[in-house]
Amino acid sequence: MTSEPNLLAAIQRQLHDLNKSEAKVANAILNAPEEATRSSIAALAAMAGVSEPSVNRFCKRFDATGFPDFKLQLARSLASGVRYVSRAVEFSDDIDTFPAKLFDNAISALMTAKEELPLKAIAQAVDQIAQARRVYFFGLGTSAAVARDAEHKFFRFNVPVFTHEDPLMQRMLAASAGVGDVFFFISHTGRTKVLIEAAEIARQTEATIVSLTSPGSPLADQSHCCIHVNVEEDTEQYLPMTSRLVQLVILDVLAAGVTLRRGEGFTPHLARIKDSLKDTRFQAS
Amino acid sequence: MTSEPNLLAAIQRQLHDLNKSEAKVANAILNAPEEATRSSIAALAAMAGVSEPSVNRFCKRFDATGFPDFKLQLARSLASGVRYVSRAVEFSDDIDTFPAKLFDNAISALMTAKEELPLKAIAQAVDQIAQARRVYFFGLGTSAAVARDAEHKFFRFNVPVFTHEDPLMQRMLAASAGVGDVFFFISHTGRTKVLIEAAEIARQTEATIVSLTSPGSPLADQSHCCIHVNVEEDTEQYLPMTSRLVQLVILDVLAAGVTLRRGEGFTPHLARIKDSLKDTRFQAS
DNA sequence: GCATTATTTGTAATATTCTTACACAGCATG
DNA sequence: CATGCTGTGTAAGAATATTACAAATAATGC
Repeated sequence: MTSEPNLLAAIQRQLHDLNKSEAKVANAILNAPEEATRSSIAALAAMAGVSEPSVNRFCKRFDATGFPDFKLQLARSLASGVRYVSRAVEFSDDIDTFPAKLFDNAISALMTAKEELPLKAIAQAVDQIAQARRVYFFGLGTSAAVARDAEHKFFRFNVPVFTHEDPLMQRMLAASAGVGDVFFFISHTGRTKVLIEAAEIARQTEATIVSLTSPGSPLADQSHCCIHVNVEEDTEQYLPMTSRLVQLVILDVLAAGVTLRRGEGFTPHLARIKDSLKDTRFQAS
Repeated sequence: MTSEPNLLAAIQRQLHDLNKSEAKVANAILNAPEEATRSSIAALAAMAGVSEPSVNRFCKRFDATGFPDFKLQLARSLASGVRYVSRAVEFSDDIDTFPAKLFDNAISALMTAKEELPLKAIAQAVDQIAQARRVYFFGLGTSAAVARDAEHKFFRFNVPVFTHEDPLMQRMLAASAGVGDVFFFISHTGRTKVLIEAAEIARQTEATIVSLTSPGSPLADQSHCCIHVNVEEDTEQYLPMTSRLVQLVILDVLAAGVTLRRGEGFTPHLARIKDSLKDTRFQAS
């Protein structure tokens, strides 16, 4: 099942390669796609001014097993095409439109990332982190906040975790690394000089370099294990937004991976940490 | 046509109000939603172990005119991204299942948050931030990373932004606040004592308190303007994951709101900031 | 330009799929 | 224990889609 992501566009594209009655069907569908999904083959045939088998043949031409299957694909396409597409915010937007757009962008980025998850690299990274003597999370700018988040997440696994936003600290820590140390670099572009330099320094030691960055970047080149994230960003007007969300979820995935690795016996340990926070909060009523 | 945006969630929600055979159908669909859209009523009935009319009755219960209509709605719902139901990670999960689950949870949380965005509070918060003399972003734990991210985002608007993770600093800054200062508190639970205390201190000054937290919490009570986020979390085993994603996107929304408020003339200013980073990066090949 | 062949299209029969009417079974209530 | 209710399946019927075939149209070769 090919499941054309945008069926209407495909119909539009092939419009000139169709015979007369098939073209009639195509036009009828293009004119009222929503209605087409609700009609029976007879209704659509009438609407297009052709016979029912013509409609059926038309459907088969578009890789459907028949009319019902075609309707399904069309409905899918209509639903997915409109809703969570990435749309840039314009100055003409107002409070009713731009928040939804930003959420759509975030959602669509996560959906895309989910489809092309580099599972092998993730599994490798989980291995490295689970076995590590120490794990350093390094990022700069927006990615520094992601690194900080990772620290909060990972320190629960009895593994000493360190984060530093200061490039000089990053260099010095990288220089003094040894076997069992994992350096986890986070960068959307993978082109930040000082970060790459820190990676190069760490590379000369026995430490393992893991990175969460875009494929083919200089940072990726320096890594033993690179988790590729490839998120398109409208960085012209705004800061990286969606990429850091994807980074965060991937770090969640790594954390969950480590937890699963530790096995069920580890749950009490997590519960203890959770309990330690109890007295810092007002109880719910 | 009501066209439930998330049919699977609706099914899950009503699961306990169904009779035996309808519940069987519901489970069959929840287990293999994609397959359900491709099956005939007979196939689905067999899969669920019930008779065809039972499937039909099930469909009608969910506001469909019949089985084909139901399949269409289901297909629409799946395509529109709604196959992202929140599912807990289990110890029996492996690398092929749990990463997808976590992404689904994240996506589903964002979709839910999008539906119930408190637009009025958001607009108010944008107003406050745009006019502020100073903005302080305070959070603790996981929310500290969110606050840090907010700092990176907002400092671009010629507004002095401050973040501090140290509760003592937070208290002192709160105490010395004045007119035009905005204190922006971030907390998933809204129950963290030291944060609420800082809010109480700030409350006694002329400053404005904005918060991003769960409705009805002590922190919300202390705020002039509270942006409610209501995300269900599986905090038993894991840390707040999805809530901070929602927080981040809402902060993106606020940032975008401020940018839009500043108007088109502000774009060059953003471009200048962006350019300042140019030399810190290796150019793309 | 005509005959032949290939292609397109519609008609009608058939097969599939869905829906409805009805009867039986299970369960609670008086 | 009878009565009525709800839930469920059987079987007949209606709607819908598909196929086979024949007619019409267009295309090609002579």
